[in-house]
Amino acid sequence: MKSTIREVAKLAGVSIGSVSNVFNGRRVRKDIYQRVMEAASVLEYTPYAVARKLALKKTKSIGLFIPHRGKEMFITGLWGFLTSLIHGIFKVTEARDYSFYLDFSSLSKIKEKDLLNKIVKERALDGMIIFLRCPIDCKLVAEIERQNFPTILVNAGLSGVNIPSIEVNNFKGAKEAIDYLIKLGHSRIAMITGPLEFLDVKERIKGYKQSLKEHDIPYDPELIKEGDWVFKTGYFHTKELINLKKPPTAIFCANDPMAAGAIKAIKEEKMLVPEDISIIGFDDQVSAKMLEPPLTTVRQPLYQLGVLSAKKLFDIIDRKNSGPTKKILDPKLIIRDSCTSPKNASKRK
Amino acid sequence: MKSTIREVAKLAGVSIGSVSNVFNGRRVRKDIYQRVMEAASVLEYTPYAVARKLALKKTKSIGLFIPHRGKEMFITGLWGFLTSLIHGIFKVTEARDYSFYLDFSSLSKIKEKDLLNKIVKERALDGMIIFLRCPIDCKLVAEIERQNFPTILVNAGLSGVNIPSIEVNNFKGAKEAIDYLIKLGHSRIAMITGPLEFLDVKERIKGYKQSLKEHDIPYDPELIKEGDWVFKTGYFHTKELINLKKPPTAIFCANDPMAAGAIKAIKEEKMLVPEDISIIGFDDQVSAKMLEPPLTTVRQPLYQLGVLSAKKLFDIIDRKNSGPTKKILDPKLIIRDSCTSPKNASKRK
DNA sequence: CTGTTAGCGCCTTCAA
DNA sequence: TTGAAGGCGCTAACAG
Repeated sequence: MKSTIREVAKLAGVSIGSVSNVFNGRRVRKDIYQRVMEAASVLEYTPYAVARKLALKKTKSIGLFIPHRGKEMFITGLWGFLTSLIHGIFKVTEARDYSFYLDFSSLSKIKEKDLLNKIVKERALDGMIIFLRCPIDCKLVAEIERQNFPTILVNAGLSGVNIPSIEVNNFKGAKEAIDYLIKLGHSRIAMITGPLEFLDVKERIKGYKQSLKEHDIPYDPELIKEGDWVFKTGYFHTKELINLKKPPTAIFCANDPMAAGAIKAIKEEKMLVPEDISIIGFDDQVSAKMLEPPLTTVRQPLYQLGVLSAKKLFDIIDRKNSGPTKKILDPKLIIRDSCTSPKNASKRK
Repeated sequence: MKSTIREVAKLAGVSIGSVSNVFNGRRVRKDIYQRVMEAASVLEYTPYAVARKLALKKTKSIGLFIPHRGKEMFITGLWGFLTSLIHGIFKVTEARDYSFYLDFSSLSKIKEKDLLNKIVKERALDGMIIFLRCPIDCKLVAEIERQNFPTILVNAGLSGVNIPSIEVNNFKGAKEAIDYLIKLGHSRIAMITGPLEFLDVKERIKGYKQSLKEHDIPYDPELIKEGDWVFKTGYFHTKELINLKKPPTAIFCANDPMAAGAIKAIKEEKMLVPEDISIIGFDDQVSAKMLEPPLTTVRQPLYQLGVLSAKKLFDIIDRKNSGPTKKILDPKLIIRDSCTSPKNASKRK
């Protein structure tokens, strides 16, 4: 349990170097190998990871940072959303025999303790992936860049930064959703967004507006509601939307839980989804297909995002040429049963 | 970035020891403190975490292991279930400035690579929490015990083990669910279980049977279906259940996604929940309240489980007396709208 | 191939 | 208090 390489060497009657060779899979004389293994077994020797790290100056571990603004992280089921991302990252790290650290500190804490910066400088990790949804202190990013610490920015949507990043095309996802709705004949389309400071939310709103514009549908600010990702909010905003003088015939929700809330609100008003109001979500969380009706939604390629970002990170750690420094993944519209043509389906461009 | 304590000492014109003292918050002469801080700032010095770990023989990190059997981990939304557990653990580790390491290796891989054992011996972590739902190799557990490595077993349901453990009373949770259904007047109650080798599943089945027994309701094996946690399975099993000659008036599902599947199946058959068939779930995942109707379910105190297990782990790491070695938490029945009395509510004990 | 030795960067005695 | 020196356990370079 607490034996060292020295003791093993002594018991086996060989040098420390030979023991090290054996445990690092280098070619060793057979009898020496035998004796070392035997001694190690007797002493229950296992190399001490930390010491090895010090000698190697490698930690064989990477971290995933998910800075957040407040309490929303766990409350909103944001996790459901992250599942696949983490899965993807884990698959890659596992294959490389790396450890995987997770950190969900709040943005304020990160700033306060200069958390990331500390990690970068303490070199406790070989690299890190930062999943960013709301703007982060630019100084921090600049510092990371300057330190030249292997880092991947996921979903950051930052421009003018040289840190490799990988994102989902939120603009395109939203635009396709609205295009689809318009093709079905809708022209009065509402949107329940996420918090406006989220970078992906901004993109989705842009996509929404762009689609309207391309189809010559006027933009009506009355139809935009700022949400906060949670079920309840989708519910209440939908109630308000329904009670508008000119209610929408379709609602685009910036994530699935809010879409679930929307569906509930509509049903409560004795209306039908999709016959009276079509609903479209975003993410394609596991719950999307459990809804009634099954939710049409924009699927984010989260697993792939995880895999690609981890691979890219290892490329950097290995100092391979890492290809383009920015990659953008396309989301995909998953059509289920929550959308149809509006009742008075007159309009079609 | 790559400066060492030695360089700082030299630049500041003090000894290495003094620099160390400054960085460890020990009392130091003011002018020395000043000079050290200044030199450190100039050189951008930050203590190197790995070296410190080696000297201290502490890693300041703990791990959460979630061994699983195959692919179910990410596919089934098991994660939705783990969210709160992880949240609880993270809260505690964060407060202690510890890192939090995550591992989802499959059981077979753990065995093959002797993963846990390796971690224990390599001392790459100060302690670990193992979330166990299916039986693990007893040798492994015995080894952990022998090594005396700080470990908490969560949900293991192992007996005859001295490793501190903390569990949810699955038996009681299931029993209360069935008691509730029986009180509503049901006597023909089906159960869709999880995989039978899961320890918590066994307990839930026991609770189910016990409740029936206490109310003199005969146990009918036809009403028990082995599920696998996923939506689809709940759906298909429910279809079968409905088509029995004597269909159940209530179905107890071992988790919420299967309950969602059950609800869907029932609706498809033009029947109503809860009027025709009552549904009760387990877990109280975020999706439970999004269902139509909102799901009555047994809430697991997962957040608390996370907090308590992490606290207990730190007690052990700190060598505090750690109180009782086994703790059992009670789940709680959350009554929403998916259960009611059966139509011909004649029976009541 | 094997054994020796000098670090890796920090912390902690022990004298002074 | 401070400074010097000896580890912590391992790897890697080098000489044999």
